[in-house]
Amino acid sequence: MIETRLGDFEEVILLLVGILGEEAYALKIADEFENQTQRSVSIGAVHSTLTRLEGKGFLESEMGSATSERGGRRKRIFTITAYGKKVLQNAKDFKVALWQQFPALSTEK
Amino acid sequence: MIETRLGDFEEVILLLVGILGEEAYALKIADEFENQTQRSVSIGAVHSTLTRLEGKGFLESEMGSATSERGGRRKRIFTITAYGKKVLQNAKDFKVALWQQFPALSTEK
DNA sequence: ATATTTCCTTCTAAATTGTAGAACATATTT
DNA sequence: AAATATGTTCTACAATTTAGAAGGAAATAT
Repeated sequence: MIETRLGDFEEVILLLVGILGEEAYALKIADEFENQTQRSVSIGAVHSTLTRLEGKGFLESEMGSATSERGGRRKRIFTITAYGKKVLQNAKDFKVALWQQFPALSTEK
Repeated sequence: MIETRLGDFEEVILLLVGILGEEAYALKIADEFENQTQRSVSIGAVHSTLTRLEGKGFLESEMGSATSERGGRRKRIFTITAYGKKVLQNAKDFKVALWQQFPALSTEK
């Protein structure tokens, strides 16, 4: 049984890591967040959240090798763990179940 | 456009108010939370969240009249506002959109 | 009648999450 | 070498989440 809590922002970041796949590193994630949300995030917010998610075992990370793009620093690439997926699935199932009980919400978009 | 943030726990509580209708008061909400989640909540957690949600305009409340049940104190009954519904709908649409982009999550339960 | 029990809210305090941005590192272009 | 671009790490503070003690009032028991 899954016990660990998953914050609101944490969930979105975790999901974005899943969505971005190979390209899941902090700056990119922040970009993607702004694209999808129309809301701005600070890079610090994303980094600290990624670190926390890794601490909880939902994510793993490793430094990528330097690319030949303009900027230099190596990226830290994040990957979602099996446990992380399980937590996401759980959060989803729970939400869906609740929504079904509240008819005021339009069933599908 | 909806700007106000909605925390994870806040969203669940808001939803439960919607689901419970006339019966939406703190203690009952806490019960329902435990039923649906298999997780325990403190009553304080629920109360402070309800207060915050009301402050944000997602909920309204009024004291109910005393019933003839054993316990005495009057209940504070909460109702979800139109704005609150809109926020829930938004949160839902956003989540659904993200999930669709991450195929690892099973589409439907 | 008064004490006890039950149902409920208000208050106080602390841990965890969420948020911002400065400081730092390193590669490419000029 | 200096400037510029891409990234991470570190430091701090605000907001949310969480727990539980302290009150309050009606119904039942004594």
